Amino acid sequence: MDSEPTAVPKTTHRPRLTNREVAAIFEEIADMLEVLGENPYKIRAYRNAARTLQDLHASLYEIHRAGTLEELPGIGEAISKKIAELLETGHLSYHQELAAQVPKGVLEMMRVPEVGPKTARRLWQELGITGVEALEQAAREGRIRRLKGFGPKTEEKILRGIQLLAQQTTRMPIGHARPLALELVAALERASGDALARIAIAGSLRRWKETIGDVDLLAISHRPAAVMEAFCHLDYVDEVLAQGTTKSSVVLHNGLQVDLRVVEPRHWGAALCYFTGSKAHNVALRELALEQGWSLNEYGLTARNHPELPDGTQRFFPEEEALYAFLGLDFIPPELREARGEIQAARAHRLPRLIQETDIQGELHGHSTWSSDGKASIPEMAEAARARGHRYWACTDHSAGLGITGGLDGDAVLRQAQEIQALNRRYREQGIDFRILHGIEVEILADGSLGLPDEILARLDVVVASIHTAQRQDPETITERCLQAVRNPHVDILGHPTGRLVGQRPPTAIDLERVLKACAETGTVVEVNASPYRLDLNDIHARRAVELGCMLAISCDAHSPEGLDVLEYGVATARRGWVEPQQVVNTRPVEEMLALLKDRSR
DNA sequence: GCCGTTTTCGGCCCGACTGTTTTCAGTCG
Repeated sequence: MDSEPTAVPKTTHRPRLTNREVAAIFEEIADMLEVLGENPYKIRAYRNAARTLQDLHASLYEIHRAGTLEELPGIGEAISKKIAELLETGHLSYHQELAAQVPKGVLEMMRVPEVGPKTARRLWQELGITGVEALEQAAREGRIRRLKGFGPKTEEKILRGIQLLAQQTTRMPIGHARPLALELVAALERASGDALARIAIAGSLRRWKETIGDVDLLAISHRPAAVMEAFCHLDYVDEVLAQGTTKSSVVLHNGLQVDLRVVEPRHWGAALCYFTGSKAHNVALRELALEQGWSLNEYGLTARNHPELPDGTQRFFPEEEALYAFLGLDFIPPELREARGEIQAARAHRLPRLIQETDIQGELHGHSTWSSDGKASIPEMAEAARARGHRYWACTDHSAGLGITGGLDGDAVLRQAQEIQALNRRYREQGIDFRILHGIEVEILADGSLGLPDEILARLDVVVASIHTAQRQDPETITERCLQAVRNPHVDILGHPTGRLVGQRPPTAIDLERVLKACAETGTVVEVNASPYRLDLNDIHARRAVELGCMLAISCDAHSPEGLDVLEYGVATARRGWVEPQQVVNTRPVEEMLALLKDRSR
């Protein structure tokens, strides 16, 4: 065990823990307590705390310094002390005590589907298995069936679980999962014929989460068995995990798990709500129902200790809206159902008026063949944008300073201006209300200077500044680099601020809080990049940005006409961030939008 | 371990499917 001095000098260089890392430690405490068979409510308390920490946008260190840890939901006296210990010393004695009791490999075993805490504990204590590899060997050798209550089927299930674990290491980006799910629904509709009366995608996909663990489908059928049969025999299906009369689970060839649930029409509202989640939202909703004397499940409400009605009285809801209304809530859009204050807001009739795709009037970040990564010409891109009902499209090709894409230098920018002027002239002559804006995606170079001189930037309608190189700089350097760009009066929009790629590349080390504050001060608009592989800012950051007074731009960053189709992902991310249309510059008509971009005094 | 417009103590969300069971525990969502 480490022996740290009690008073740690300020000069000690211990890497600061991220909120996510702190959350992971509490999550692990919950796992260990579970294996040890602790009080389930205590375990839940640790999990709730971990979730709160993970969703936090402000720095835990700042909150600790302000002494307001206990004000966070699910963080009380005991856990706030543990957080403080962790932040101040870099370790947590309680965590270490537990870790000394539970081998790490036992926690790994719990990651195998079908192996929960009870199973892991018995395998460990009765068979001495402390790792996934040993578990696989024991299953193959038929040693697990010697345990009471375990049989050959359990061994098969464990082996299959280990296989699944190896395949599905990460969640799938929504950009992969959503098209696939839509395809699957269409296939199921064809295969089920008239047995299928109604079907909807639920789960995290309906909430537009950036990554998807599995796909949840909900259906209405008067012949559920036929639908289940059709579902389990779809071409996409690799393996059937479970097939019941109302619920089945399958794994597709690409490793994605899909669950299908069939209900009666009168249960639809409660069932859709239940299967949309999130789990935390459902728990909060159930607690609210209980306060009013109702127990909520996926079928509806059942009176329990109701002041006026006998226990067992039931209420059903053919649509979700009716269920929320019955509980005294405004309808909560699926994107908000993450237990981030939406229930209190719905109760107080203070839910945001969320932005919609139809609010978007134009695009502020797009590419053409002028830089070598573009796939279509400026007129082709403009026409594609116009076909989608947009009133303007900004051509913002890469600037010099980004070698790989052959970025534009000053001369190229001036030549490009002539082409754009000519195209706009043609639109005017034809009486078409559409405008191509001339912009640039200027590279923020490693030293914080920009890839083009100010006198060039000054001539442009839209300047998006982004980082594509030297992304591994330390926090101070890369933050200063961004701040310098944001403070340049010619920079209108900060493009994909964190540089992360969903599931592939972590965000850069920038201190986003500082950068967002600077954007709010300088009137620099912050991008929500709509590419489902970026979604940058993400939902939580977008919410923080508007809290801090930033304006946002939702941008497809399209490199081809089809690239404009990702707008829905960007809008959904903004909706998950509680963003309203007036907080997004590209919901405005072109002149008003340009005035906002150029206004540095907000 | 957290929490409170009934509560500072006594609650804390609910059901389907599976395997190995003669009635249920474990896991999952």
